[in-house]
Amino acid sequence: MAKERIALTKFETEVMSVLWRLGEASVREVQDAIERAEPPAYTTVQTIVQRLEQKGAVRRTRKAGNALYFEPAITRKSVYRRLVDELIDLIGGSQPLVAHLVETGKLSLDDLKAIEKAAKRSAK
Amino acid sequence: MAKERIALTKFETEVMSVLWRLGEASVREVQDAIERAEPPAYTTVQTIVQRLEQKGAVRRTRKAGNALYFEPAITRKSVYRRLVDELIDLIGGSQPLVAHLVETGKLSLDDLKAIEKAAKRSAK
DNA sequence: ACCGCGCTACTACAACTGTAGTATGCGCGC
DNA sequence: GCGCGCATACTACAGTTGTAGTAGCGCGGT
Repeated sequence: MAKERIALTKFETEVMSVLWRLGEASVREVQDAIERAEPPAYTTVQTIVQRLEQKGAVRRTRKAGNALYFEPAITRKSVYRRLVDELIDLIGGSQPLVAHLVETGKLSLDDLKAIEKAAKRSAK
Repeated sequence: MAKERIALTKFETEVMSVLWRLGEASVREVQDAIERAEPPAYTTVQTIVQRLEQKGAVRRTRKAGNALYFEPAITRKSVYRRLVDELIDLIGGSQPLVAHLVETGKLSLDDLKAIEKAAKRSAK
């Protein structure tokens, strides 16, 4: 399987989000950056980062003192594509998904218009 | 936790989709209705249905011969809300989600307009 | 009443996911 | 050079999720 199709767990995706935002980070920095009411233990985050490395989703960049630094080896877009595709499969289409967003107030008419404008610009 | 907030696994959601579509079904009917290249065993589906019953997501309606019949005890909308909420949390907002749909061609401008119209109608 | 078929209840397991400890080693400061 | 602190590598476990078998029961047909 190509790297772009890597399946990530929820926690792995959370860790990737931190790395996409910071560009590169150590395990300790990832742990500190995770926004949770109760942060996971250092070794919990370390296990997840190592699994991501084994999956080819991150790679080591450098060492500072004893700490290893990691950076993403896959793109946010590729991970999001897979997540969204799976949700669409489960829900039965993208229209039901967006209609649901509008119905529940998670997406306003103004949001829709903004996206429409952006889409038109890209199509040109 | 109220029933409306029940967390379902992927396979459980698949089974619920069948029940929402059929209204009510036996384990065998659910198994037959699951569209997979390789259908799961009867006892696999039975386990999932029993777990859904334990979660309060389905309930028994009647018996025909030896077969028990089940119907949904939660709404499609409530399950979808949870799934979408979780994805939005992971992705960081609904705008990135919809923009992603448009970028990847899963949602066209026409689709957007149709949803906009429907949203306007509901707002009146 | 009996038999066969199909269903349920019960049981168990493998892989996954998140959890987190401990021993050891490395790097930094004194 | 040594000691301390922090990091890594390694290890292990609990609960979840999907998988699916078997014994026994009940229903329907003869």
